[in-house]
Amino acid sequence: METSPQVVADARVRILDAAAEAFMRSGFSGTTIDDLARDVHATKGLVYYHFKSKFDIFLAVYGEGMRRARARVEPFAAGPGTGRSRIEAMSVAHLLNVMEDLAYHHAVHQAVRGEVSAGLKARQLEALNDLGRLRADYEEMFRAVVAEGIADGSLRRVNLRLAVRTLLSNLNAVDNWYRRIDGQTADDLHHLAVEIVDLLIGGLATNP
Amino acid sequence: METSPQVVADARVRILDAAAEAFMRSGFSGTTIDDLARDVHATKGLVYYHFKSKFDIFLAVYGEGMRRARARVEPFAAGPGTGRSRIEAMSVAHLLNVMEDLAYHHAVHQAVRGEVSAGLKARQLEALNDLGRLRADYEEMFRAVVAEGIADGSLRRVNLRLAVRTLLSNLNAVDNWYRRIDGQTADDLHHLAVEIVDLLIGGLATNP
DNA sequence: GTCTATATCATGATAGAC
DNA sequence: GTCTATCATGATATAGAC
Repeated sequence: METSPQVVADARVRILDAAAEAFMRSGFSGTTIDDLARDVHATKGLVYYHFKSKFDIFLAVYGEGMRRARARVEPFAAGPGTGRSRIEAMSVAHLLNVMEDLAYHHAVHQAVRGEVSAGLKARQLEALNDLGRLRADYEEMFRAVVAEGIADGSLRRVNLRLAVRTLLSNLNAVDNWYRRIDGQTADDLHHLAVEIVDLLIGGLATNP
Repeated sequence: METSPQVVADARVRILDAAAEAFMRSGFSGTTIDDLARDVHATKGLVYYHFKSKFDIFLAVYGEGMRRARARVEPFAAGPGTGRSRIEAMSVAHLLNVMEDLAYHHAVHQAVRGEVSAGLKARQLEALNDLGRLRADYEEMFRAVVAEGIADGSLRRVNLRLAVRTLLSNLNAVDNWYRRIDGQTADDLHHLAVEIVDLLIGGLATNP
């Protein structure tokens, strides 16, 4: 094991985890490199050994967040069942990802809101746009399933773009109030996710 | 008109408007006093003449945002009709407020997400908590109406806290993607708001 | 009321020792 | 790989002239 890549990856990952948490707590601008260094019990030098700049750290967190969400949700998009049952399964999976990878998800959400794009170099903007395309693909995946749901009669004949944008915004909004509670089991999370999706897909009203 | 209070208010308001926009564009930490000064075609000196600190500006924006939302929505809470029709009217009013006062709303939303509370003095934290209570009252107003809707049978028997938190999160999430379009009439806005509320209250499914 | 300094400090980033 | 300086910049906030 020449120069032990295991340990390298370890420090990198620890920095990424700390960054995701810090970005969620204080936002991108509000987070300092010293914060990250302190959180991993090291100094700035280490951080800058592993990453070129603060923004590069953000890109890495964003990319990792997208990768995890996609890996979790994609299987349900192609699965069997009506459009409705599949969009429900995808929504639950998305919510579970939000809740379990809260900090990473929050970074993606921050980027989508565009809170980070101040004063970037060309190379960085390009990288951000690449990730933005991944995000657009993700949304397209939801649109396709909702369209099939409308076609097979399991979903209402709604404005497709607006409905999916609303649905995803709503799923993401959970990161505004959800915080991990100690002793919460995987079952508890699943139940909560199902309850929220039921509110979104089924609606609040008794007679719609 | 001794020392013309009109002009004083004017500069103050212009700074607040600029701050709301800047906070939305770049976040709290990402906004500098020089940004605000430039936006109102003045210098730092003016800004610090009207406000003690950057955080005090944020508090003023937050407070103004809450005041406007409340003024707009409260009349519908006490109005006639079923719980469902009233919560729909409140939701539409809330959405119209979000869309028309986007920047001010965004500041409130930022505060709710807690992106601003880093390293505050006791006096400032107290002021923030005061506004947080206003915000909690606002949410309580929604809970009361949904409870009545469940009682009168116009709304499903849902988890009250979760349903209202979800509803409000979802209404607020609109500020993530909505941007004012030139030539958009009041009617257009109203139609969009109704469509979104219909998705939230009525749900996506055909047979819930 | 508004502007022009200026003090003070924090932060992103680099260089080089170990 | 990690740490210890250190630099350069830019930001909050203040003091005082006009």
